[in-house]
Order: sequence, then C-alpha cells, then structure tokens
Amino acid sequence: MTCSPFKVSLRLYVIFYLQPVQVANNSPYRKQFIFQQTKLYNKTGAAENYSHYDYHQMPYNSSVATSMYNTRRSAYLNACSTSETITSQRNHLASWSQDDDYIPTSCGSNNSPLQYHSAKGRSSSPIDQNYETREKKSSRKRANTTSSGSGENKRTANKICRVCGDKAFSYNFNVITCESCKAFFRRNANKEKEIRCPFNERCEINTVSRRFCQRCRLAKCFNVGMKKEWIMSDEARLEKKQRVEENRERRLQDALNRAMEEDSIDSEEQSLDEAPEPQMNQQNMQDESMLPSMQQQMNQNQNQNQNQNQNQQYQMKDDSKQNAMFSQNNDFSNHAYDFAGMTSHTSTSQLYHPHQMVDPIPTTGASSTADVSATTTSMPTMDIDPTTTMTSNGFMPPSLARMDQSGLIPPVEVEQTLLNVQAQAQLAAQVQHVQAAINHQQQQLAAAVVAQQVVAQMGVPPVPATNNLPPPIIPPTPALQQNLNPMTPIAPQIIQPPTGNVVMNQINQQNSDMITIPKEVLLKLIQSNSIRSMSCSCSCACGRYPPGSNIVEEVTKDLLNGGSSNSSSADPQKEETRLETAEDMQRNGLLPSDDSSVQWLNSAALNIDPSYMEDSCSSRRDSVFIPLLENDLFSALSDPVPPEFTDLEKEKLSEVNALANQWMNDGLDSFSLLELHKDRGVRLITNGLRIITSFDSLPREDKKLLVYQRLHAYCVVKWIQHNESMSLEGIKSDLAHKLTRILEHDAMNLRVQPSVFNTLAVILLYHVDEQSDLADTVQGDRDEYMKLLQKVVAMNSMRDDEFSQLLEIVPDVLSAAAYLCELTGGLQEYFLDTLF
DNA sequence: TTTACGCATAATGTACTCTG
DNA sequence: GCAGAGTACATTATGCGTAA
Ligand SMILES: [Zn+2]
Ligand SMILES: [Zn+2]
Repeated sequence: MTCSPFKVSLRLYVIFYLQPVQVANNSPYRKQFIFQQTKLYNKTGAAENYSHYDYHQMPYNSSVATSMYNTRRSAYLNACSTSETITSQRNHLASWSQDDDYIPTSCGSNNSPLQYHSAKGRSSSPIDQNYETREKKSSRKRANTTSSGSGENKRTANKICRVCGDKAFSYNFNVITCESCKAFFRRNANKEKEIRCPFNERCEINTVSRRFCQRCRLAKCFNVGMKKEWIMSDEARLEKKQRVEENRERRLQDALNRAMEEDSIDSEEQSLDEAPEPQMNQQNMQDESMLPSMQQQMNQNQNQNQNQNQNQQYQMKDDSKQNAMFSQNNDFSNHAYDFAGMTSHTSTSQLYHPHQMVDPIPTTGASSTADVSATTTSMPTMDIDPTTTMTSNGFMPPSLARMDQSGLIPPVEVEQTLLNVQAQAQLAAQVQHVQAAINHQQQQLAAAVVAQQVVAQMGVPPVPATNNLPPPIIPPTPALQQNLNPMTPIAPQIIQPPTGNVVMNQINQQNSDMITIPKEVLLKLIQSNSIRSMSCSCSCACGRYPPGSNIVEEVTKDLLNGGSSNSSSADPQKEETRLETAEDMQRNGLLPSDDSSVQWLNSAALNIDPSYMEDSCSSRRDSVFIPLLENDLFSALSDPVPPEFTDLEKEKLSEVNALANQWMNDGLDSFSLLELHKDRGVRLITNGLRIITSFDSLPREDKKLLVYQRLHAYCVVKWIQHNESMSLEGIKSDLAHKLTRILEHDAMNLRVQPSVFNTLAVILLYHVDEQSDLADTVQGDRDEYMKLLQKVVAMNSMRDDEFSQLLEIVPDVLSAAAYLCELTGGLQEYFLDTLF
C-alpha cells in the first residue's frame, strides 16, 4: 500500500491534537524521547532544533510508545536472564512518571554528548539494571582503542576516522578510518542495491549519526577517498581462504607430529628418571577416560574431527551465514564443549586449565592459539536466549552417557574429577609441554611457509614493505596489482561514487508515483509557504508540471489523487479513504471549521520527502522514524510564523552551506585546529572560500587582507562546529581552556542547525575592525549575513533570545582567535601571495 | 484496533587472524 | 613488528505475522 505524505500529516494532526496527555518530568520516556530527537538531529544534519521541546507538553503517542516498547523488549530478550520485567505498553501512561534513567540500548560510541553508548556490546538497559555488575558472558567489548596483542605490541587508535571522527588505527581502503567504517565500507561499497537517504543527502556523519543514514555514510566514504577497488573480489577471497586453510592444516599437522615425537621421547625419559606416578583415582580414570593419553586422543580425534570440523567451519562460517551455523555447527560444538555442561565458563584463559582437559582435542583442534580462542569464544552464543535462538538441546553433547534424565552430568562426578589435583598437575604439565612444542613448531613452520610462498612466487619481484607510508595517491592499476601480489583482489570495474545528481536521478526513476519536484524547489516552497502567506505563486522549475502552473495546487492535486487512487484498500468507502483530505477531516469534525488548519495540512504534507515516506509506510511499519517525523511536524506546528527569505538570502544561505560541505569534503573536519593554519589547511580553506560569491569577487589584495585578519576567527567557529573530530593538539592549555569554555555556552544548542554556524563562520570572516581598510568593503556583506543569520536562527527557534545568545559567544571567539593568531605566528605575506 | 509477542534477519561494531 | 586486508562473532534494530 502506498502512503502519501498527506495521509501521514493528517494522521499526525490527529495524534498531536486529539490525544493530548501531560507527561511527567524526569520520566525515562522523556530521556528516551530527547534521545530520539537527537537521533533525528543527527539524521537530518539538524534540520530542526529539538532542544526546545518542553516534554511536559508532549502528547502521549502510541507509535512512540510502541517503538519504546519494542526497543525495551528487544533489550530484554537479549539480556538473557534477568528478573526485571518490561513495563507493559499498556502501562506506559502509568509508568510515564518512573524515575529510572534511560540508557539507550543501541550501539554507539562514547563520544556522544548523550552518553549514547554501549559500544557494540550491550549497555545496561533500563530493564537490566544489574547487567554491568553481572559477569559478562560476551567476549566482545567496546573498542578500547588498542588492538591485537599484548604489552607494548598493542596497536593504538591515535588517529581520527576521516568519515565519522571516531578513533582510528590506520588506513583502510586508502583512507584513515575507524574499524566500523572500514567494515561498513567493505560491506556496502559494492552493493548494487540502492540505498536512499531519507533526508536531504547531506547528513552529517559522526560517531552517533553514522548508523542513521547509510547513503550519506557511504557517500562520505567515497568522498574522503575510500576505494572500492581495493576490496578483495569474491574469487580472491576464496583463493585466500583456501590458502589459509592449507597453511593451517600443514602447520597443524607438522606441529602435532613434532609434539608427539618430543612427547614420546620425554615420556621414555620420564619413565626412567622419575618415581612411580602418584595414584590416580581409578574411578575417574575409568569413568570418563579422565586421563587418556594425549597422544591417543590426538591420534584418534585429530584427523577425524579437526580437519573435518575445520572444513565444516570454513565452509559454513561466514558473516552472512551466522544463523545457519547454529544448526550446522552443532556437532562440532558438541565435541568442542564436551565438558561445557559441567563448567559454566569457558573463557580463553581457561582453555588449558587441567579440569577442562577432558577433551582437549577440539581446542587444539583449531589450528592456532588464536583460532582456539575464536572457536572457544563461540561458546557465548549460548548467551543468546535459548528459548528464542536455540530450540534444540543446544550444545549439550548427545553422546554423553553419564547424563541423567535432566540432561545434566551428575555433580558428584564433576567434583571428583576436579578435585584430583595430581591428575590435574600432570595434565597441565603435559599440556604445557605440548603447547610449547606447538608454538615452537609454529614458528618454524611460519618461516617455512613464508619461504614456500616466496618460492611459489618465483619470478615475482618482492614487494617492498610500505609500513608507515601512506598508500599511493594513485593506486596501482589492477593489472599491476595482480602482478605484484597474487593475494590482492582482481579489481572490479571502477564505478564512480554517487553524486548528488545521480542520486536525484535514481530517486526520480524509482517510482512513478513519486513526487519528483527537485527538493530544492520543494524546500523553497515550504519555506515561503507559511501559514501566514498561503498564496504561494511558485511555479515548477523541473518540468514535471506545465510551465507557469501553480506548484502548490499541482502538488496538492497530485497528493490527493495519489492518496486515494493508490490505496490498496479493497473497499473505497472505508474510513481510511474518507479521511483522505483535509476537507474530509473538516467534515468529520477532526479539524476546526476555519480554513487555516486545512491550509496548514496541505502545506505540512509537503514537508516530508514523499519518496521516503512511501518506503517508510510500506516496508517499515515499526520504524521509529515515523514518530520522529511526527515530531518534526509537531515542531512545524509550533512555529506558525517561519521567516521568509529573500532570493538573495537563499542564495547566500546555499553558498555558506556549500562552503561547509566543501570543508567536509576536503577533510578539514579531521584536521587539528593548529593544522588548519598550516599551508595545506589554509590553502584548502581559501580555495573553498571561493564558493562565497561576495568573497570571490573581492579584489585580490582585499582577499589577502581578509584572510590575514580573520582566518583565525573563521577557523575557531569551524572548530566549534567540528570539535568532536578536530583535535586541539599542540594548542596551549590556556587557549584550549578558553576554547572548550565556549562549548559550554547555551548557544551550542544551535549547533544542531549547521546553517547557523556555517553562517556565523562567514560573518566572523567579514568581522573586520571599523578602522580597517576593509571595513567599507565588507561591512555591507557582513550586515547581510547578519540578517540572514537572524532568520536562520529564528526559523526553528521557539525563543526570542536565541539570536542574541548566539552573539554572546562572538567576543570569546574573537579573543580565542587573537590568541590563536599569536600562537601560530599569523600568516606570512609571501604565502598569502601564492593563494590568490 | 491496539498491544504483546515470537521469530527471522539485516545491520553494525569489535576483536581477532592472516599475509606480505 | 606492523599495516591493512578479511573473518567471526555478539549484539542491536527492524519488520512481519498472529493472537489476545
Ligand atoms: Zn568511522
Ligand atoms: Zn543522508
């Protein structure tokens, strides 16, 4: 079924105006609601400033309640075991005044001002308060900015992701990115399925918002220079996988052979040198082969299980086949966790604990220590609620003859087994011995394998190590790459990253029912189509409608026609159909009798990207974005008199926003504040400034002077905008303190509207002294930008004093800029000469 | 019609392995 | 020893069907 924007707005009107419910202060839902608003902010790139909401006034909304409920339920189900219960949705109203904290359960980063964190790993959720204090079964944690290895060998994430600003280790696909953006890019860069942005194709991507719009994230990945050609092809991956597998098997086989040899020698020596073995508990030995010969087990099981399991593992285990693994891998798990029923914990560190050596083979069965870890940590899949995920008897081995009817191993046996200290000691010694032998063998084999590979690549010149060097600006051609390195993928056809035009075209071609007015036009229309001035005379500029026709009339006509004609309802007389139009609503008493509500509805319908709403309504019934859009409209309702922009102002606004986009595209948002003032930074900034017509048309000397005088102030504002990703490295502590204090100002609320600070930055660029030679030249422009800023602030503002509040930070910015100028030594004239 | 729930699966983030 | 690929896994988010 289709869902026209008109229908949606109609529904929202009903929700917001006919079901008002007062909401208590400090309720968990308030926090969640604000969280969702901010989520939307991040999603939209801050089209609205939601910080103005007074939650006391927010009406109860069943859609919001449902999404809240689902989120909590989902967290509950994932929490496995908790005595807490989920508050029934029916009781939402009653529990509206609960006083526990809302902590979002979704994943995210620690950088969020909302404490929207949990990492990719569970956060404590409202329904699982004890989670943090419980023993975590998961082996996964939030990136702790170190990885792979121990001690001094740790890799540290001291770089900044060019895509989202998160911490990064190193280059991935040609660009410094965080691990999540790396994975995201690898997964999505080659996807043919079109991903659409529900907003304006200009979503800001940061650590929080990166999950909200795949399209913009991917676009940014491409924009910063990530290369999809550097992702391995399927064939190359398969080839690599096979090679790895072969290597593993070979290493393992050799290691085991070696271990057995040494072990037999040692055994002989021991039998000669040592006193008789301590007496073993006969019962244990007989019962469960508690003390089988390591060699025996290796011989018997190694070939049968290991390789088989390994092959199975590699055939089946795949990122996209996880669920299949649960069933396919049961046998393997049964072997691997033969003892799991007796011990409830199987952390990696306990792998070789004697009491777990009953069946050591499956653990050593993996080809390396790391593999053992990986295999063993698959045990926490038990974390997943067995009632929902594991419907069979899960990991309990069916072959355990000692099981009682309940499927449990008698605890007495467990105790006896575990208490046999001498047996444990002996086993531990054996295990250590074997492990040492394996390690030794692995080292030797690693060298041998390397040598083998070199031989295999005979005729191929060795590729010099490129550690610590950035990847080449021009990547090697596919052919060259292949010649140099058989491991590298065959580069797929190079496809240019999507551009804005392509995006629009794709959207336009998507669905014939869509409204295909260019978004620019639509936005302009909305801006000028306030309640106060409904007599909009804009005409369509994209050719969809006849030249000169009134776009409001045409769009409204389309919307109304589409709404009824596209309805999948079998019965055209149904209630839904009868409420298609504002007039219907009015007739049914749902709207006041005066026409303004009808008019508002018609205009509000235009406020939604129709293509997105269509998708949302048809395929994402539970989506939280629906209520979020409702909020959006609620905001629109609360702002009955949006300011009108003159054409000139619109042009200026679009220029400052384009300038901001350029800033991001140039990667300046990941520069440190100090780096901005070095040659490369200044060059990029001044290049971008040419987007501003009034700047570009200045005489060369004026440009130089302006940049010389005000670049620092401009940069401070940009830093304020991007302080999460722009470091203060190298900045003296008192200046850093000065800068961070600015961030505490209330005016920072306005950061949710990028246009505000985009404009402010330009204003500060033009903020020259009265006595300056430039004063006459740029004063006029500055005043115009000032007026523009006032309107931009007012556009979504619910308070009158916000504009003046914003201006309060200007002295601090200028003061910090002066200090910064002093610190950097200012710009040199000879360098400025090279810029313009 | 709304709410609650089970289930399936897509998407994401992280720790890790492997190779050159 | 390291960089930069890929892999495996845990976890969350989302959507759909259905029953109360
Ligand atoms: Zn990132
Ligand atoms: Zn987007």
